[in-house]
Amino acid sequence: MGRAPCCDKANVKKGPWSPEEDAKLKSYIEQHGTGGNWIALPQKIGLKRCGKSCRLRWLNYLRPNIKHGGFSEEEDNIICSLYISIGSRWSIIAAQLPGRTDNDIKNYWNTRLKKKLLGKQRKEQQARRSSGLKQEMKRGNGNPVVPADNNQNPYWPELPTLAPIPYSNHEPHFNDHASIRKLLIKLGGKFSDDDQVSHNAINPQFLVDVSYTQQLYDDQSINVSSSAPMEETLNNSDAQFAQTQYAIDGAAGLQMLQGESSFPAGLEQMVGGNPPRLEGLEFLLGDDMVNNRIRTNYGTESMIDCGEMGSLIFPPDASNRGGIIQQRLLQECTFDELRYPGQL
DNA sequence: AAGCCTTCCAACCGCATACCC
DNA sequence: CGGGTATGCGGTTGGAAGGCT
Repeated sequence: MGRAPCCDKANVKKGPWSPEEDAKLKSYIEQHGTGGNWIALPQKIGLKRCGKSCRLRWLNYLRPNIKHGGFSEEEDNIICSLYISIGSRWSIIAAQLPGRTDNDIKNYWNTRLKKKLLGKQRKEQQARRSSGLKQEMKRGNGNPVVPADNNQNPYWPELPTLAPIPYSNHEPHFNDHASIRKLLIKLGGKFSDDDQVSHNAINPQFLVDVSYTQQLYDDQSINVSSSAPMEETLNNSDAQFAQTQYAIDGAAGLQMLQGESSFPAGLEQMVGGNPPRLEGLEFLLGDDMVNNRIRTNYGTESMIDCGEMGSLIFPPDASNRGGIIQQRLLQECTFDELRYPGQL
């Protein structure tokens, strides 16, 4: 037995919305709200549309303060960063970009941003082939994927300087990479910046507890931050969820740190068994990473070298490095706050 | 000028989850 | 607690618009 249809398909109009339909829907919702029932709404206002269609039209087009097109460089960076971290969770990504809809961001990623980065990758690959690769091979380094100068920051890609955006105080700020990192932390990662004492060599390590991350995905109401200090929170989360811990190292490379068990489902999903996590990222990660450079602790490789990806997402720029970690520690918010900014 | 191709985006579809009774 | 229904989300599609030959 199949699922009951959400509406009478025969009496429902499909396709583009007319200005009259838009006006009807908009004026009704502005006056009465949705009434908490999208299914009944089109009947109330005499629209021959599916409730789902009305909802989508309102959310993606008619809702006030919607921005269309004109994505800034900074929004690009945010989208890329979050995509690398959490994948195609467009609604969460959209929640960090005021005025943007998930549909808009999804379209933008699929049609432009992906290609933009692909072009960038090709340029870098060409440049590397012509210079860096030769040098690496001469030195007898069997792994020329990471550029030699990348040891400046082996655990996290260099961060670009981001121009400040005039967001209001009521909106979450993701106008710098400290904030982005914070979001990544909230989504299940953590930084261990042992050499923070050196102002010239902030060297954060992004550790992802895969099982914890998965838990977040499974239970999005989880409050990661609470009122406890971040380290304590993270330690608690370690105790609670961690069976195995991985480090996103270099430019988001993935490295198993500890763990005795077999290849966990979480990592499998992240690195290979879960196509949505890496599918479509070949252009960022390189086929090497996606296909070849994965080993488990029982003989196969678990380190994924993502140096290339990092240099794509975060082009080298050493100017905004100080204070990043401190900023991160000062900022706290919950997963739900990230997802529903200003609504909690 | 016409036909073909590519790009872009609005809208649809189906699944998963939340919610209600 | 379980079943039915509504909602939200992400993947996919279809067609309009613009570019190219």
